[in-house]
Order: sequence, then structure tokens, then C-alpha cells
Amino acid sequence: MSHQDLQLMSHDCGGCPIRHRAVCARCDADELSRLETIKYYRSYQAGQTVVWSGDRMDFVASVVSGIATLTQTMEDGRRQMVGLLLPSDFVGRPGRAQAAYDVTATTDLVMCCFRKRPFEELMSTTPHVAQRLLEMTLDELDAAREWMLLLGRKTAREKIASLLAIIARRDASLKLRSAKGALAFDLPLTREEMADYLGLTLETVSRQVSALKRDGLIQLEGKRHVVVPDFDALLEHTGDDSDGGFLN
Amino acid sequence: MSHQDLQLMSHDCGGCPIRHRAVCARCDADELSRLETIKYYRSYQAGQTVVWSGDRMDFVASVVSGIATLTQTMEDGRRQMVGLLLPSDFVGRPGRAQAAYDVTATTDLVMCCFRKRPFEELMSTTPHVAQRLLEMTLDELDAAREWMLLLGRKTAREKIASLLAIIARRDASLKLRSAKGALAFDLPLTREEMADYLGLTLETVSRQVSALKRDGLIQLEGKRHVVVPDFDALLEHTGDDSDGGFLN
DNA sequence: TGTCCGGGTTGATTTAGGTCAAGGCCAGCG
DNA sequence: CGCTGGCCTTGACCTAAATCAACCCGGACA
Repeated sequence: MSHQDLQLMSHDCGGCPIRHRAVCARCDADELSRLETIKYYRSYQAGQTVVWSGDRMDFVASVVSGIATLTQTMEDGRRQMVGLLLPSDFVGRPGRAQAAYDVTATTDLVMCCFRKRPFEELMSTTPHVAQRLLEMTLDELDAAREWMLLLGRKTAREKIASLLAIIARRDASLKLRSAKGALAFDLPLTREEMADYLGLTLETVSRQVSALKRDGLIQLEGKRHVVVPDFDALLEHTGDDSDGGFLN
Repeated sequence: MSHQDLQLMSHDCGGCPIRHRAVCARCDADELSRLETIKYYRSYQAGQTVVWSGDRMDFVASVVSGIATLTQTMEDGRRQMVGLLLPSDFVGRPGRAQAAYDVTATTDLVMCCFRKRPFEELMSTTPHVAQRLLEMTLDELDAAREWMLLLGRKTAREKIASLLAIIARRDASLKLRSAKGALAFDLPLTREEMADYLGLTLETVSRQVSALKRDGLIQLEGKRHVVVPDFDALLEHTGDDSDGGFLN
């Protein structure tokens, strides 16, 4: 099932995004009514923690609006972000009782939650739900592996350029696909969160953002709003094979 | 389904590991015969490439014996390993025509392959195959995220200690669970491959291995055989929360 | 039996990014 | 208003790991 199909589904049916965007491929009436009975919404304010690593987590969920992060922390406080959840992304692992990561709302956040036990039952009786979830998990795994290349081998500058490209891309795919050329978006992360994403310190992030600005690859309006005059030029500084980036 | 169940299955039925270890939860006769018709074995010599990133890949497979790696390479030659495949691990993505990574045999390797198209059909008709695959993919995702913490935030010494612990653990779980205490295994990777795993240079790997040896945390017999006199002591140098490590 | 070659070690030096420290900017609030 | 506290920037300095280079070791092979 393609992304376009999902978009269509969510348009045709409206309502809960997990049902249409994240999990349900075919709008089966019986299944929908079953989903309905186990679902509920939860809201969090920017900065609030959804669950701490190790806490009991008796639901799975999809992000409706806002942004959440998954982070791992070492005893001495070193932190690494390991997941960035945008609207329509899925959190939670069927078959695991405890959260493996800290889940934090970095902006105001609304999630559509499903009680875990019944969700697992639904999964085992409706094959395409498991299949859709598999597909999403494989996508996440690919993203994680891309991220590993970034963490292990890219320079600070390449890391920043890559992050900006990733955000620009995801942002653009949420809006209408904008006319090629100038591209603008708000950074959903603080410098410190960017650092945790990239395996850098916040000072290095700040310096490299300034450097990209000095070199004309980006413009800043305030500290958060970024304008990318030439997306391809930015991509050339990510270290990635250039495939235009909007494909795939 | 637990790992123990899988071990039992593979013992009860013998034969193809994907059928018993990797995918099949219940030994359904019909399903087995269907699997039989689409499966074949392939062998590779140490150093051979199984597929190049971007190549057409019309099968999925599980490792029967030997070790394979997934790596990503940048145009200028920087390399990052993003997957390490030991016996019973699964390769290949249902629903993707091209390989996303280079797959390389680092030792002599035997894989049990399934033609992709019929495998996908099997998946869509037998729900527990998709479910088992989902479970495996989620495990891989967890491993990838652990790996991200390592790449982004650990020191060279912690990286080496972590890698040794990972290999020791996986090695021990393949053999009988050895009596606690001294633990010994062969490194399946060259220094360079270790470097690609850890996001370091091979010189740094060599130096840190020497340092761990100097500090008595490991002993070396030749360049490849490692003896760990006190596993817990090693774990304390990984930077990870200590939970003994054999749990989970 | 020499020599070649791939893997591994170790040393000297350089450098990218971390650390520490001082300020700047601005929104919220007494 | 002026103060406070987050967030961000910039500078000076330091250090972990990269780079460059020499060499070692053991197995294959002529």
C-alpha cells in the first residue's frame, strides 16, 4: 500500500489518524467499530514527559498533532535522541510491557491511544493491521540506519545540513508539496534537542548553524524560522548521495 | 512467542532455520510445504558481497551459518556498518525491490533464501508469519537505537567494551549458556570492520583493544581470540546501565 | 627460503569538536 | 518598567580521536 493510498483513506474517512493513516489499510466496518471501543485521546503540553523509560506502558498510540521525541539517557546524563515522532507516526511496541525510551512532548502534543491488550488481539485477528505495522516498522528501521550513518561518520556541518534537510522534507510532505525553490519552515527543536539528535553539543550546533547562515545556505528569521533559498545546495553539504531527496 | 519456543521448534523439526527459528511459529504442514517450494540455499565465501546497495534483490533470507554485515558507504568512501547478521537473523525487506545496503559475507556464509514474490503472498495469507516478522523487526529497531546511543555518545573505550559485550552475549546465547565467570570467543570481525561498526578508525580500535588488555579487562590469544575473565567488570566500562546484561 | 601482502600495532602530530566561561536577546511577570 | 530565566551565541582553550607514518607478524606462494 502506498503513501498516496493512505492520504486518500484519511481523506475519505476523516477522524482518527491511526485508523486511516497509520494502521488501517481497508476501512472494514467491523474493525473500525472495534478500534473505536479501545481508543482514547491524550494531550500533553510542550516539555511534558509522556512516559519514562522503564515505566509500565499499557497503550500504543499515534501522533495526531505536535512533536514527540524518544531519547535514551546514560547514568551520567549523556543523552541521545533515538526517535523523532511527527504527526501520523506510531509509538509503542506491541508485546512489550515497559517503555524502552523516554517519550517527551517537545511541542504541545495530541496522541490517539489504544489500550495495548485489545490492540494486540485486533492485530492477531486482522492480518493487514500487522502488515501495515510491519511496513511502518521497516521504514523506521531504515530511518534509524540512515541516522546511524549520520552519527558515526558525518562531520558536524554535515549533520546539521542533514537534519535541516530531513525536517524540511518531512515538513514539506505534510503541507502541500511546495513549488521547488525557496523552502521555509520552523525548527521544531531547541539547539539542545538538535544536539541530542545529532550526537553533538549545543554549542557546536549553534556554531554550525551560524556557519551555514554565514555561507548563505540558509537564512534565519529569529532563532527558529529557517529559509532555504536553494535546497539542492543544502543537500550537497549533507554528504548524502544526491537523488534530489524528494523521491523515495 | 518467546525465544525459548523458537529454540524448541528448531529442535523438534530440524531443517531449514527460517522455517523454525525465524518465521514459523506453528508448524503447519500446508505452510511448510509451501515454504519448501520457494526456498533455496546459497553459499558465499568470506569477503564476498551478497548484494550491493541499489541492486535488484528478489529474495529474502535468513542466515544459516556464518556472519554477514550491512553497510552504508558515502561517495568519499566513509563507511558505516548498520547491521550485523548472525545465524537465524533475517535479511531483506518484503515490499522493496532494491537492496538499501551493501550486504557482505565477513566469514563463509550460508543463507536460506525465499523468492520474494511468493514469500510476500505467504505473508499475506498466514498472519503469524507477518506477526513474527514484525516482532523480529521491532527487535532490530531496538538494537539499532541502542547502537545509535553508542555512536552518538560513547567514548572509544566504551564503544569497544560495548561491542565485545554484544559479541560475547550473542555468542554465548548460540552455544549452551556457559557457567558464569570466564567467557571466551573469537572476534568475527577485523579491526577495520570493528571500526566501521563503531564509527571509529581502525587505529583507534587497535589502541583501545590494547588498552583494555593492558587494564586486564580482556586477554588476547592471537589477534582474534578474546577471553573475558570477568564479564561484569567489562560491562562496567560500556557506559550502559548494569542489569547483568544476560537478561532482557 | 625469501618475499609479499593483508592484517595489526604503535608513535608523532594535527584537528574537529568538546568544555568552560561570558554575554546577548527576549518573553513573561512582579 | 526592570528583573528574571530560557534559550542562544561567541570566544578561548583543551583533549579525544583522526591522520600520517613506520613497522611487525604470520601465512601463502614462487
